[in-house]
Amino acid sequence: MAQAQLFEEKEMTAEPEGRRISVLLPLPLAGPLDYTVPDDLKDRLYPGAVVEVPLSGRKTIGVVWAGKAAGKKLPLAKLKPVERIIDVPPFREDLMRFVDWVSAYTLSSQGAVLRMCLSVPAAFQGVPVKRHYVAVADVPEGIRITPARAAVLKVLADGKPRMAPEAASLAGVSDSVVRSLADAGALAALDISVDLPYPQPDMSLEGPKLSDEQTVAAEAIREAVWEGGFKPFLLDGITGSGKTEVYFEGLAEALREKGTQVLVLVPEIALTSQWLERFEARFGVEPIVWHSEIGQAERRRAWRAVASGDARVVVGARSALFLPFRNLAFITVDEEHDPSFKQEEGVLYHARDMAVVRAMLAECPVVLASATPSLETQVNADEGKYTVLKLRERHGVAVLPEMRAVDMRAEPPESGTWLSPVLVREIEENLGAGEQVMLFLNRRGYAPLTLCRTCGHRIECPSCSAWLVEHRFRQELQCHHCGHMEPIPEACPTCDSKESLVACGPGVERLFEEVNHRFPNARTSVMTSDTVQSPSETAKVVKEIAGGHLDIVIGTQIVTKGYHFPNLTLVGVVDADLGLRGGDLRAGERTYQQLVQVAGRAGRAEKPGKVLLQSYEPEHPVVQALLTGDGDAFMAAEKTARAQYHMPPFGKLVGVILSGPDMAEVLEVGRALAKAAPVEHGVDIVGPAPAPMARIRGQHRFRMLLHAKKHVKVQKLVRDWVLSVKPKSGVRIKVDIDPYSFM
DNA sequence: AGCACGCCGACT
DNA sequence: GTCGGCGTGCTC
Repeated sequence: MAQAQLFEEKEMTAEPEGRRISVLLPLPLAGPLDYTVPDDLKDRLYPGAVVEVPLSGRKTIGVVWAGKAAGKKLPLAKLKPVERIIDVPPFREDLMRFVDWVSAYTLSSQGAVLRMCLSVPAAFQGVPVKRHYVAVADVPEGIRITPARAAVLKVLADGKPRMAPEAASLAGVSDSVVRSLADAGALAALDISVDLPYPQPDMSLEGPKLSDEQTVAAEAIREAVWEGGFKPFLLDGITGSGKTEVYFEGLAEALREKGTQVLVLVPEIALTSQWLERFEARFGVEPIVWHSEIGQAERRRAWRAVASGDARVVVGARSALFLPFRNLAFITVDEEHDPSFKQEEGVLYHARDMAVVRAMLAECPVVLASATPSLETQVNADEGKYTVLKLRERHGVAVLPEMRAVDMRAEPPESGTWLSPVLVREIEENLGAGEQVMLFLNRRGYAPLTLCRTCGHRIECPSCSAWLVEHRFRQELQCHHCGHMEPIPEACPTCDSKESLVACGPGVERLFEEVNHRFPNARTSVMTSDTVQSPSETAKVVKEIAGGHLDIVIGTQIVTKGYHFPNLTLVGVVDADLGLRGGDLRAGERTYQQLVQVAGRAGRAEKPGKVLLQSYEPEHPVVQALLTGDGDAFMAAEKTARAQYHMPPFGKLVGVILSGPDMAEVLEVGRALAKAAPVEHGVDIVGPAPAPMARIRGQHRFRMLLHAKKHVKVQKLVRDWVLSVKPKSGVRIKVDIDPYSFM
């Protein structure tokens, strides 16, 4: 209905001598381009249609866009005709409006946003097929039936088509046997589409028994889903309180209606095997998983199934927001506070915020779930924009862990070690009781700095202003900003002194060394993005821990993500102050959230947990908040401070990052921008200043920051401002609305 | 994003 | 004398 209306509006503006339509292409152009409508397509080219169009000699996929063409119209005679319509369901109006909305908000081109919707080239090509084999009724004469061949024929005798490797492994032979049989005509080859339908969730399954407060929350969500329409919730539940079960009930309610779809957004690496198992237990099927690592064929299958409506449940990282849902009925953003929801490359958007926008445009409820809601979300809740659902009890018998700070000034570790005597004693006791320990240190590698004792030289990355991090397991130095790697030198590169280089500071690998030295009998493992590189590897380690095959786990933030280890009763935070250094706007909030998540790993079953926070500043509000358990007071103080200085969400920030290979040129553009800065009440602009990471991948970087009162329309202001300076080749200007990283 | 057009080094 | 480096500029 809505699409028919759009179509008619378009008709009215159409020119008499022929028809012109706008097509948005997934390219960073200023706006849609115009094309003519060939006669044979004229009845099917309404807004939303996915089309192939010519573009400077090649062909490109685009989407017919509604709305008036921006800027000057090219004469009709100069336009090229649309080539063909792609055989996929048209974009829905809500998705097109979402693309326009994100584009206007982030100051990215519509095309750049559309690109995120069309990130699946394979989805628009012919149907990919895979070759399967079946036994034929009569094996032709003259074929030698060897034992291997007989085994294959026996396997395929049931008439079910199988691919060569599968048939071969069932028969216990090599797949060349299968292929030679097929070549000889003893097997029929079938090409079967890879676009298999997904198994549908089983709605007859019952959820687990919910506690009273879980029931209240689940009911509120169910009701909103049942009523339909946009309604945002904050599901604020302490770690272990069973948030997942609650929003699962929302999913279940939404799926009860025919043809509806639901989306669960999760942080980049949080798609744990444990989460997937819980999902499968509740819905009887695996969800459709969407993230950057999904392969071509599976991406195509998922994208098309989402577009057709066949995919009912999608769980994915932030990019899943741009999937072409046919009938989106419910969105959940799990761990909504997680910083990885902010996209820091290309189109700079915050997936949590955009999820709320998507829900608004799709007119469906959205649940933001977290044990430690972001300050932004809390303020929205305070202002009554979000309905708050609280879970204050830990599920089952588990109680919150006991928290203690270790004052590292009073009880320092021995020189060259990082575990204080108190923590060492606690680990000993814990191991003695046969329970598990987790040590958290958010630093990959062995040591963050390699220093020459003779001349003071620090080994730096050749193309970034950053120290190289020693990775002793792999025997190399690595830059964590550009990936540059080099061998660990034997002598100082500057003064050539031998055996003068020393590793400074701890990383998880160094901690591993210390733990092995102190507890040689404990089974210890390191879990970082270096040691577990795929979901299956992660699942393996998680199983090892959960199964009691490990005593001590040392990990970076990867271990903070929603795992449940019943026998883990001691968590040691090696450096609770680490995240507070550098002090950007959200350093305190982020550190608090992260440490609550880590602490939440302790004592999740019958045995009570204990958390030790090693800190050189235990009187810091973040540490105090963790000790007293009074996160509300801490966040209230943060809110007051932010409100006082008109910081987000009580004011607005826009980062402008200038980069290029020539520092002088970059700075010159920065000065021009500063000169052209708008003078307006309630708006301040600082910079250009060298970025904290002044050079990345050989690009010199300067930052400017616009700070505005809440009522200011920053998008228009910034667009006019940036467009007012003449662009210079070799200097890139990137605008970051609501920046989270200030590097 | 591609892909062409356009001015300066090592090759048939 | 050409082949080709990737810098800048356009694509309806």
